[in-house]
Amino acid sequence: MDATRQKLIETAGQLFSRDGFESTTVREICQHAGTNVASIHYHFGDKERLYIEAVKHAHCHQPPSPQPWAEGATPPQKLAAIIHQMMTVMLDAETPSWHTELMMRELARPTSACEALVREFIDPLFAQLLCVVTELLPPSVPLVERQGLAFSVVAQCLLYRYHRPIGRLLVGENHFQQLTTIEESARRITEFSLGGLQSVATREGAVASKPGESS
Amino acid sequence: MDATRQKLIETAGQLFSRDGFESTTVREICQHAGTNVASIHYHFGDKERLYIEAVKHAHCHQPPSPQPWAEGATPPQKLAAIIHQMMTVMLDAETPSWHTELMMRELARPTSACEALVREFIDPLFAQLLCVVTELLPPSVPLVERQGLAFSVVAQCLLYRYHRPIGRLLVGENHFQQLTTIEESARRITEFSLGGLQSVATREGAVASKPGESS
Amino acid sequence: MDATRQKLIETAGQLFSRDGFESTTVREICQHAGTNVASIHYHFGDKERLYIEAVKHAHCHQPPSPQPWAEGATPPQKLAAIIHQMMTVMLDAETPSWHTELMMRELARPTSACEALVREFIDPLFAQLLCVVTELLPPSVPLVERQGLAFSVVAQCLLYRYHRPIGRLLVGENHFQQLTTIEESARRITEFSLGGLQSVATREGAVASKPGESS
Amino acid sequence: MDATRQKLIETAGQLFSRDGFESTTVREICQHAGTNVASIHYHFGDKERLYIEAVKHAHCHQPPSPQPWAEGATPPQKLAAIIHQMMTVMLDAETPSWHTELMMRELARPTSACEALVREFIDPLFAQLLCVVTELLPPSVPLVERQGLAFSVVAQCLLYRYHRPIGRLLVGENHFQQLTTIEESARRITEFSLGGLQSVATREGAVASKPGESS
DNA sequence: AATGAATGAGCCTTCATTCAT
DNA sequence: GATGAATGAAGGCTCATTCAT
Repeated sequence: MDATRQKLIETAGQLFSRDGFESTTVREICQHAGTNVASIHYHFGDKERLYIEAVKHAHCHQPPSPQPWAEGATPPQKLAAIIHQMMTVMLDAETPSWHTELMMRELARPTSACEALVREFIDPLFAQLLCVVTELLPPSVPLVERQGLAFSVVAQCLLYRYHRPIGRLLVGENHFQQLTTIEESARRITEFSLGGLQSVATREGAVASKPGESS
Repeated sequence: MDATRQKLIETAGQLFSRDGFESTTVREICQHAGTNVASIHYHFGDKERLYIEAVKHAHCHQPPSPQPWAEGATPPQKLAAIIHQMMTVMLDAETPSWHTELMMRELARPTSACEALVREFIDPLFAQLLCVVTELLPPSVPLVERQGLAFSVVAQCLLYRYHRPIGRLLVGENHFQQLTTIEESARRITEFSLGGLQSVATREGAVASKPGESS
Repeated sequence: MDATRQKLIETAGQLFSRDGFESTTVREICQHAGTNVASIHYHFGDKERLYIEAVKHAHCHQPPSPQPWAEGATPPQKLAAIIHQMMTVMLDAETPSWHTELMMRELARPTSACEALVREFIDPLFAQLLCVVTELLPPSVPLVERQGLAFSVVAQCLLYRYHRPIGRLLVGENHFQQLTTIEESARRITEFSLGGLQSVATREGAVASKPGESS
Repeated sequence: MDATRQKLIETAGQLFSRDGFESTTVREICQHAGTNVASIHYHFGDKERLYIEAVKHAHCHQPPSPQPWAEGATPPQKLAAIIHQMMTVMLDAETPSWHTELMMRELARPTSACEALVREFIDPLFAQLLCVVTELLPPSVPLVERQGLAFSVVAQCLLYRYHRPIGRLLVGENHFQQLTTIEESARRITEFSLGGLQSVATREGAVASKPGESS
């Protein structure tokens, strides 16, 4: 049946994200899913095929959704919106976190699923970000430099998802909690990034669009 | 003997970083190291203990060494020095890449080795960075905010090591090569970060030490 | 299936009784039983659980069955009946001797299986014996003394099963054969025990029920 | 050196008696003895040879010593003396109990050491007992019957050493403690046995030596 | 006489997978 | 379509033993 198949994918995704591919046993999955040991091989052929289905399912349910912003928004407002959305994804506790967990594992050791993941999920967001960064800089700034600066923005967001253990250990549980509220972190990263971009813009050409003025 | 022990750690580190903890078998390690299966348990007790030693060894060869800067260096110069050193560590092609691979795995799914890693390797660097950030900001900025801003600096560096697959896919192999030269990336990150910090300093209190002037 | 399970228990019992728990390997058991190495862990969880099942099986086939005696039997007749049954169990050549071997090993170094053994198999018989001993003694004899005397009766029976090597060496194979016929040994032990109990009864109180008279 | 050898035998004996041959590791022995892992193989060749030495040592230090009784002692007094000595051996907590433990293991699964054990240690005691039993019975009682009755006496003593777990479970820790004092148990067994023997003597021939009168 | 590192066989157990029902 | 018993390969680990010092 299809219900069994879905249940299996759902359960497998959670367990794979929690324990990794090797440490998750098919018995454990079937037990949690309330199915028979043989059901996985019946529906998917083998464990690896089930894993792939789970990964696919994970980023199906976490749509890229490039933020549509209000008409007439200034570039800094756009940047703030993008960063806010990123931090929402990174920190939102509502998100069944195993989706991101599973994707992170994929990124840590990329398989064939990784590229598809980037193309479908990350590329659109990055393209949007690159647009806004471009708007905030004089045209004289070369593409590769703009990409590097966009990385600087993205990097700050990723840290809060992908380097949690370090962060927690460095500043203590208490401070880390304060740093990882969506609003606060989005505000801080936005301010920092706008400052950084303005600095580049100022150096590059004083005649440029003066992005900092509107912040 | 000590030679066997070292050989084992070296070999294990490479295999663990390549295949992960679970997928690496002790038989494989011993075979590559030219030792007996029992040698691991003789020298380390069990597979996990060997893993921990391998992780320790990985960041032993990548020494923390908080950068001693020239007397009378200005805060921006200090920041530039720190970032330059971080990027050297992150991008240095000399470093057998399995060291970082292993550490990344550790951070992705922290075991008991993770805390030791942070304490011994990352903490000193972060403390130094926090000092410089503090010098660049008015005293009114609270500690937790300063920590968050230090994270923003660190995050930019980490991206180039820990999210290479994404970066490569996003901007293409060619551009990614250009972005990952030590000098260029250090310069860009430094400029971006100083701008970001100055922006915060300016907002916080115009009377403050005007860190940006000396950049 | 159940056939595999039974085959495994049967085979394991024989090998455990022959070589002991430690010296018997699961491979050996499975090989003799014609099953796969993993079957033991599928059916029993681990080697120890199989051992316990084998011990239980051993005394299952040697049923406790407290002897129901004829209505109106005198206490001495009851004692004779109990001893006769005990000796039948101890000496019956039909009993595949590994059952007792296994139980003896269990008693020599009790594991978790020992208590269950005593509770299910030995307790009922001992309770019955204690009843009869009580009937043969004046009421003034305290419980603990009666228990000690019941031990004296049981002990004589156990020797013929559990100390065979000594017995054989002490009196020679020929004499030992003569001593270990069911009828002869039961008669001798009964007579000896009745005499012993009467002796205690007489000392305790001449007015008592004079159990010896009916022998 | 000889001191190491002795220390090894002593330590091995205790551990073998506690855990059995298979479950005792040479590492454990050497650790407890404060010697090197290789010392066993240096001094004894292998683990089994050490075991044999330990068994030899065990019954060397527990001499048979047939009790020399006072001149003019009556047969019942002699029987009481023998039983008392047996129970002393069986129950004496002073005896480093591993000697008997080790011997019991030998008896449970006789090796070549078992016969020597019986010959040197048990035979003399049994011969002495048989003598006394003979004195307590009319001459008409055949040898094999007298041997059987001697077994009945010995059996009662053995139970308290060799079937402790059963005893403890059957009557409870508290009662079992009371039953296993040397004086009490020796008295009870003696009384019971004299009664039993007298009963046989009486049946056999009323004219016989009336052994019970002197008790 | 004694050490401790090294050996290789073998242990129990677990795994993903298949097969008969 | 679904079950659960059965499979065999491999896993980590422990052992008694040996070897070079």
